[in-house]
Amino acid sequence: MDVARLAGVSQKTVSRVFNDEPYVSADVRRRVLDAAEELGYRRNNAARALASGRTRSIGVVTLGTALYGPASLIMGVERAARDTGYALRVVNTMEGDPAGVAGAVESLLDQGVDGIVISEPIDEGHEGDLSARVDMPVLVLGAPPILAPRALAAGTGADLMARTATEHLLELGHATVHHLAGPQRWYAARDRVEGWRAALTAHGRTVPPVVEGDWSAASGYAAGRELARDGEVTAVFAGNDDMAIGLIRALAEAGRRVPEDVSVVGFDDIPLAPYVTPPLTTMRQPFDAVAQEGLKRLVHAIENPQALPMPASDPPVDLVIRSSTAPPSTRMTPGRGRSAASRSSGGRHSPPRNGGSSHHG
Amino acid sequence: MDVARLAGVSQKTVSRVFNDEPYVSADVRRRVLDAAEELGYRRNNAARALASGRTRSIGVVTLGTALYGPASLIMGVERAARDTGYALRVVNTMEGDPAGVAGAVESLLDQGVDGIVISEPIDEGHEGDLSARVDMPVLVLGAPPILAPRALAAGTGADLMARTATEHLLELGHATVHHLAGPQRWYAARDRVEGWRAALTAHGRTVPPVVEGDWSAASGYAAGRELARDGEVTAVFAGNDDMAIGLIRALAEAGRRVPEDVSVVGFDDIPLAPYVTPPLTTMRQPFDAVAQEGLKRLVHAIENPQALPMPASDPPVDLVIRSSTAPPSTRMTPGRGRSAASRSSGGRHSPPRNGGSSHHG
DNA sequence: CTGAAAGCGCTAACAG
DNA sequence: CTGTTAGCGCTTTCAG
Repeated sequence: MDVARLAGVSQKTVSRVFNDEPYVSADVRRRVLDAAEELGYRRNNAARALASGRTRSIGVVTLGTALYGPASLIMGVERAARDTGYALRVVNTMEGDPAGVAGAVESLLDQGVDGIVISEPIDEGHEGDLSARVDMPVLVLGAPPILAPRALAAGTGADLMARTATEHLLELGHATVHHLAGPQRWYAARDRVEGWRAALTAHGRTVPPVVEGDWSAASGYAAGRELARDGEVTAVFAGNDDMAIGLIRALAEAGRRVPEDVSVVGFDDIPLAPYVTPPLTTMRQPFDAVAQEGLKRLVHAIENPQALPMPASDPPVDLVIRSSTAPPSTRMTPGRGRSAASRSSGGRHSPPRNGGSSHHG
Repeated sequence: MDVARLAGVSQKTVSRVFNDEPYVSADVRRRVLDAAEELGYRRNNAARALASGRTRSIGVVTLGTALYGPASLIMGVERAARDTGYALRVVNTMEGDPAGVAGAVESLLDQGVDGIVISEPIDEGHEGDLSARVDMPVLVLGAPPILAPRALAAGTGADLMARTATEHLLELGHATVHHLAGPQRWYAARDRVEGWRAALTAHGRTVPPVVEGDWSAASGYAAGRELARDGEVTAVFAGNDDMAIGLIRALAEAGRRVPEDVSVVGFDDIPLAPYVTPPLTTMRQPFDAVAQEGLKRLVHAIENPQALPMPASDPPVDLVIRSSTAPPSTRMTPGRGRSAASRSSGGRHSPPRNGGSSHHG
């Protein structure tokens, strides 16, 4: 190692300096740093990984989609990774990909990583294939910690959010609430169905059949055409905001006004939600917080193989009330059938605020 | 190497088998593969990288945002990477990050990569800092190929698209077109301003002052409140769809109907564009094609250091006409002042189609 | 077609 | 506080 020679020390000392190990005199440290600077030295990660058996990197499996939810989660993971000192290796699997999540994980294992993040996996029916082969910590975002002995989960709790959304509609006075769900292969979609069903059951309401979309506004639009035909439908909880927006458009075209005739609650709180017509009432998802906490726990598990995993904290439940929900029947009747959360004080058609009032539960 | 022992061959032969090198008898190849299978052997990438000096990975610098455009581009890159055999190492830089793109690149250099992709960089004023230090191929997406001797660019051409959008409005009969631009630190935003200005100048129209937003619907909304006050404004070209949607909302609240009083063209063609009110006329961006072609050229540059870089092809210019644009003045007058592109045949308020008619130029 | 030998640049374990 | 000695698991080079 040339830096060592230039600084007149041993290779090991250089190593110590670069790893911030103790027991290096200030003087030697300076000399080493200067020499490195002069030579434009940069330490070789491959060699480090080879010698130490650790790559200091985390593999990320993403679904190849620009959907707001998954994309936000990934961005959150990338942001959070910067603070952990781990590099990210990203591989991507798509719906319908024959290799699926298992193939993606396999390729991360080939690349060499110290831990794995799987974001919003879908149920492919053969997750078990991997369980035995993955002995490193695995963080599953937005799904149960299937797979692998050292699995962690974060970003669950969609069921509770779905329940809150449904109850908001119930408290407004709707007899029951229909659900426009995401594709049932997604765990995230299933959780929402469960929460919705739980709310209805708990309040003794009839549980209408689930309508299934594919997260897209187009599928929401198609579902909206169906639902518009049924005069009984006065409240719909949609599995995400995009579907809610397509749904609202279809309802409007069918002559059913939102929220006067039908109330709609979305899920995610996309940045556009306050600006569509009408501004959308929706459940805000704490993507950043979920990613950050999840990564913290993953890194802990990587660095403390023996220790117990850190406990997950419950994510906040945040209902943002805007203008797509109202009591049933034509007229808006202030003060009746309202939830504990206060509505935004401006009129229904006042300029959208970024937030809308929210209800932390 | 245990596989070698089990198969009764030398280490080198195993290496040959796994690298698909010629000169291995079918028999030996079989034995090696079987032995590897039995031992669950998986080749160590760190060792490979160390010995060969190549990491077979590409570094990606992203802006930490879930904005549709940048997110789609990244997804496109990830998808394209799967076919190249290169792994992806992603680091993320945020607006306002003091280290900026330079810091992100630096960290990729530390990690060791064979090439770099920088997606939609913003002008930070000190890009030059890196030029000298980066001797590997760099692909810049959505910006000029600044930085580094071996830089490539892809996904440019926004100026031409902006020009087409502006001309669509001019051909509809509008006297001039206002522009709601993205933040001018983004090269992508600047290109659109240029194209817009070029179109106006070429047609001898007055060039109104640029209104600058930050890509968000909120900023579009704010700009819309301003523009609504000016009765001269009959056509606006927005730098992206989110701003266009915020803008339309503000106009509507100010009593200016879209498209009857004001026409609006967006940029990106987000999946929601057909479902907002009114369905948005917009320029579709070919994110996937750009990412794929860019990556192909980058890999070519990595693997053929001496060869000339592959030439970039021009991306298609694709105007999707929906219902947010119309001739000026109240009534819609079919057949007058129209562009060569045919309008979608259904009425203005017919169910949104996924596409809308488009105009390839 | 196959093998032996020599590192790649670092860290780990142990001496000083 | 600092140095020595061995590898980590591959690819490369040169001989068979």
